[in-house]
Amino acid sequence: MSISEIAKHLKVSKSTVSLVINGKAEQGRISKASAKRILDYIDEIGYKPNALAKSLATGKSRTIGLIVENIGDSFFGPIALYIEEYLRKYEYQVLYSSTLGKNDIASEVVQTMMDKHVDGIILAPTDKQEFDVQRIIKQNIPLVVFDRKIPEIDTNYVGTDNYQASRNAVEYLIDQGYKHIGLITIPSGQPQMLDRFQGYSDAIEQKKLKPYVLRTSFIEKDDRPAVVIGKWLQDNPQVDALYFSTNYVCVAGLKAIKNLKNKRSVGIMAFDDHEIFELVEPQVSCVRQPLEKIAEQVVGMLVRQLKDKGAPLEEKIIPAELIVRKNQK
Amino acid sequence: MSISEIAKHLKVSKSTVSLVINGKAEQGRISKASAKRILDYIDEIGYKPNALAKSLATGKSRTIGLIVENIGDSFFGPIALYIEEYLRKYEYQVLYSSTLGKNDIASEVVQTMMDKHVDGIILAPTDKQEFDVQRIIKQNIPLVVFDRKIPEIDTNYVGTDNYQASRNAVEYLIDQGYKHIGLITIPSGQPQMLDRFQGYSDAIEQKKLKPYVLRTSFIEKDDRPAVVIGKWLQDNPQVDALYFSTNYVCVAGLKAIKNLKNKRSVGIMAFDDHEIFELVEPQVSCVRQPLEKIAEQVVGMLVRQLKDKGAPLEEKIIPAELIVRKNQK
DNA sequence: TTGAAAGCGCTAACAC
DNA sequence: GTGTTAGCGCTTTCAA
Repeated sequence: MSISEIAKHLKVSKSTVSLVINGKAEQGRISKASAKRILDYIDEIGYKPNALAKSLATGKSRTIGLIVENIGDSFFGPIALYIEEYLRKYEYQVLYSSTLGKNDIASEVVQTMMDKHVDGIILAPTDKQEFDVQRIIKQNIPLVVFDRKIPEIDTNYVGTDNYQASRNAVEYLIDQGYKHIGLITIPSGQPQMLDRFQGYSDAIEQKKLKPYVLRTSFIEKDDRPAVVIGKWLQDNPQVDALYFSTNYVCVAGLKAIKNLKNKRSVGIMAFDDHEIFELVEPQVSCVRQPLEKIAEQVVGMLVRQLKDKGAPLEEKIIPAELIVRKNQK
Repeated sequence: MSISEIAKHLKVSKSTVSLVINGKAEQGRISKASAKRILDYIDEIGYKPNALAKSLATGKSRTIGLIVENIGDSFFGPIALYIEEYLRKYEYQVLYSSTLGKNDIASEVVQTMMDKHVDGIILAPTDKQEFDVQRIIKQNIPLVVFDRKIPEIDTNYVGTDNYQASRNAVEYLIDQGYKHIGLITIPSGQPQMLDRFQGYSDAIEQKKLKPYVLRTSFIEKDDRPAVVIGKWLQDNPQVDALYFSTNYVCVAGLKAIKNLKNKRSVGIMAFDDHEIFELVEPQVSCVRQPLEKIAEQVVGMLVRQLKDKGAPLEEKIIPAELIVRKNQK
């Protein structure tokens, strides 16, 4: 059932119906009588406008593209939930995609979203997404980048101060008396990972400690990282504390520790929290990024851009908390 | 840049351009020469068709609506990821929504998706979504329901045999010698929860054991369930094993056990797996639903309906595995 | 081998 | 107060 059929049935014009439907009866100076007839009829037949046609006509789709690395993980999943909730308040829906860190998927996804004319894009970019971002910007589509900043390109951005949070975390371990603190991370050029690494390095260096670093590539659903970490731990028996650059690496690390032949006690700290961390023994301290607050800022920023495409770019660094749990010396 | 502008520029008609773009040059009997000119020009200016306009014209949006309870949780998050991956193979994108179990949100979401003319819907329904489902069916939109079946309505369905899996799990505990097995669950009328409950009851009854049941409502980000469970455990000191009707309730239970003043050893079993379960002490055994397989079946079923709307309804019950971990007697 | 034209369902400027 | 009309960008039938 379409607007023309309604018009025909009621013997009025399409525009009259359209105005009434969109609550513009007043300003379109439609008589109360007509308005009521139309509303009643709409109600009776349960008419719902075709959002596609509306979007085509108005150029607005009330859909936001959300692109993350992995919607199934414990960082992006909850973030996605919060983002959706905040966007719902503004009557936007979410078209989502997980890139799994792959650039080809990421590019394709950005393109498809642009083809579908999303009104805005929220992006946690992969390593090399400069080109896609340029395209989004060129099309003048409101964009908010979060979690990872894109070097060399100015965009709206919401993130954490990875360097400082990381440095604080490591300094905390040092203050607790740990002398041989290992960093376990992934081989990634992502800026936030580099910052976390740098925070570790600087903290260690300043106290004239020796750095111990393991980089192990991480493929989901694979036990290899745990094995690699286990071996590395055996090879480095002096290491007395571990700092993991992200939570899922830490989970692998916990498995490794659990399977260790020669049990030993190490301090553990991770970047990003995880449900698990307060339930394992020893508990895991961590740097926690406030997920809901991140989502709130992201949506707020996007909505501002949506309202006014000329709005100045914003950047919001949200402080991370150090969550100390009782696994320390 | 639109198809008409291209046509004008190349002095051909819109239809010629359209045919070429859609790879129908052959069947539209466009000369190789024209086809090449068009393709070259398209390439040169980087033309991308407006998917919205295309959808309006064809009635297909290449978008699937995915409606779950909570995309941030450890069941639906990974499922969503897999569903997206499988759908990508068929060039569908995903419009998602979390209902948080609320019927009003769920209904609204279904409506919005229908307004946007999604080509199909994948739904993990809330308690009372009969009406929405009727609407979807009436519109003849391909639908696959998963995780929870809707009583009284025939639909495509993918799920687990909750009753049998649950019964097996409890019988396993009994075989291990546990005599006082408590069920901790949520007060929910969802069919899958009722089935799990029934599986427990029947197993217990058949062995003439005494049932111990705690129902505690579960609101995310709230420690109350853990407190309630803790208290219940103290009040029921004879309970020597616990069966949790779902994984997040079990996580709350683990917290409760951890905080117990009088430490005691209980066997633990949960419905649904969780990363955490092999890392805590004692480890948690569980009934595991194979997430990837579920996603695969869901998408397969949907694609079949998409291809042929007259295809007969299907129902696929995927067996769950009993994962035994070393926490048992 | 190609073009013209109608149509998908809606909006919005303008005319009456 | 209300209707006409011209789009939005694409597909598809039919005629040439």
